[in-house]
Amino acid sequence: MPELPEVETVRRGLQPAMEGARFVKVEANRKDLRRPLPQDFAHRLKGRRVLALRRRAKYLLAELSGGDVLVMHLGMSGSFRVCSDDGAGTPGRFHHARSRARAHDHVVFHMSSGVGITFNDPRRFGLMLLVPAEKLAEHPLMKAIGPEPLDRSFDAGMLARICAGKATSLKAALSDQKVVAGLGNIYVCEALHRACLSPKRDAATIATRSGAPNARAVALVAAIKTVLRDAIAAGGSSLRNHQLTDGELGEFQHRFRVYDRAGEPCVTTGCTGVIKRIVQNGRSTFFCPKCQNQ
DNA sequence: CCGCGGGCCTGAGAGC
DNA sequence: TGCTCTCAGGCCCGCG
Repeated sequence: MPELPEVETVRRGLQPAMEGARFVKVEANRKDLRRPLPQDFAHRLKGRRVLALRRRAKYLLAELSGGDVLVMHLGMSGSFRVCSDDGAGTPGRFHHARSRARAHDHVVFHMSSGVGITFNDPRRFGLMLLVPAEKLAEHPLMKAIGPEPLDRSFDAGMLARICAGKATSLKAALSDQKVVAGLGNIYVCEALHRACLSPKRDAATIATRSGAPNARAVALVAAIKTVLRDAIAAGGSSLRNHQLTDGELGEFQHRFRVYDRAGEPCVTTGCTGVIKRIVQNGRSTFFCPKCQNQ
């Protein structure tokens, strides 16, 4: 369950269970995720305290006592589930109190807060790694990531500057984590629709020749921020009944305006268009050819 | 720098 | 019922 709003929703679900708690026991059932789990993964986590649980782009970052950061990514199909263990965090009692294991439960954290946190990932595109805190910013996975779209500093000027001179479509540019962090196929489509911009438009055309933002850049940044905020407020999107950390479902999928709505009427007021699906860069793009004409 | 194709994996849904 | 096919919210690599 992958894009920024879903990862942020997961972060908020895990935060009360993880922050301030120690890893009492860690089960690494399956180590071959997108990359192999670090050597001695369970052993290296045991006894460490989670000082803070943050998010950067689609990565969850658990800052640990002892100076390392546990980096976690959900890939396409990863999810976390929080269950009460035995209420006391007593190692010997986990066996009796644990919730029933499911297929693809690859990693389980037993926390001193008395909860079990299970990472489930059928496709194994997710990853977990340990990075020294002082090396996190320069880590290859983090280094090139673009600005956080919900930061105040992310504005039309910044996006225009980044897109100026790019010889690619708006759809491809916004999907690129180096341009802006955390957007994926759904929210790129949704943001472009809200901004009335065609996904096929050249990315560079949201900037003037000098790299200054134009009205399209202003509309696009506003649409990105709005759709992400609304989605987070709704608990993210739950496709294929993907569950949140508490087993509940996010609600934002009911408010998609274009994603997976090919053939349906455009919901823009006064627009009589029909949502179309095309393929860009090997991925589905959903848009309204009629009102996304800017 | 860019697009493209392929790959990594499993599961759900459609169509026959 | 089962088979085959396509598609899926991410990301990475190599090629031209």
